[in-house]
Amino acid sequence: MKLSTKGRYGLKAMFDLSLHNGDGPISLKSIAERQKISDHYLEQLIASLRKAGLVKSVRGAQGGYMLADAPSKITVGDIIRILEGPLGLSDCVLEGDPADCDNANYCVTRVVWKKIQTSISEVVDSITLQDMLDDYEKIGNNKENMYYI
Amino acid sequence: MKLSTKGRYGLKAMFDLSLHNGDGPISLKSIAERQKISDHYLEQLIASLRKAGLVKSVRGAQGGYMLADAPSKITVGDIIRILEGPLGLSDCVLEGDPADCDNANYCVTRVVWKKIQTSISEVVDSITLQDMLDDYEKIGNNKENMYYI
DNA sequence: TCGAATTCCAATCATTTTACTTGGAATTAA
DNA sequence: TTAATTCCAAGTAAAATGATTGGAATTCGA
Repeated sequence: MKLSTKGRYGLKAMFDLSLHNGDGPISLKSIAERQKISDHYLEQLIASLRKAGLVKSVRGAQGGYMLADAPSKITVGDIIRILEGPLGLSDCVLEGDPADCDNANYCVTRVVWKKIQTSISEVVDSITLQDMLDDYEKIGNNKENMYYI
Repeated sequence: MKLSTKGRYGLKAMFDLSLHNGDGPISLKSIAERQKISDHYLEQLIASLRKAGLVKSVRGAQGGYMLADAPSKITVGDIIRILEGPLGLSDCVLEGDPADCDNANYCVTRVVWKKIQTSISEVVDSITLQDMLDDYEKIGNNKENMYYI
């Protein structure tokens, strides 16, 4: 029941962008280096985030990526859903387009998956990148003296 | 972020055993038929559950499996942890034996995974097989007229 | 104007995991 | 004694994962 690297790397990358929010475009290469991720792999992840409208890109030299919105407007749920697909531990409770099941109305295991899914959604939708920035400072980091992520 | 069939089939099988609790040993074949699971595959899952002490077995003809404890004593969390391994969306927050990470103390993405994990644990540890039996009746099923699971 | 830095795009690939299947030995009720 | 069952160990095809490879398009700065 683990998240793939997509979700994990993706959140790290988005948090990295949050830390540099307002500094102009941040190159993918620098993110990949700080986060110790293969840059070509991260490229694929950030392409999804861009197509979904969570980040903006600037092409060419000195180009890079920026958050498309304020850190307070982007939730962990937004990011995970783009990279991992709709939440739900079972196809029959997938957000948006749950798989058909003959006896969904009478299925009690489905009730369980639904409860778990609701709980996960509530958590991820309640955490914004701004919350993470706040936590980051509480933990004892700061922008000038980054322990990194 | 989906559960594998292990967890999903396993919970169905355990709920099936709950429905037949007190009826003596239930053959794996009959469980597999009702739940539409490959019986040889289910055998592997139930072997794990048996080794973990969640079910008891009776060998030989008319043998089968039974819950090792009352439905009110077995939680969804017990079952999922056996079949899917320790809970945790990232290795660095795995229950029991989290993977080492240099900067775990300063890692704010880790804080996020931890919150999600705590939330999932609370849900799965709060639901017993007895709760599922109760839900099952509320939904409109009963033992004599089973719509099945 | 040119070249370096960058994003963008498409394909390929090795490894691991998943979801089984196969085959048979051991046990026991009838 | 035989049929029904649990128990055990391997093998396997398909999918997913986590990349790598190669190169085209764009743009800043010298």
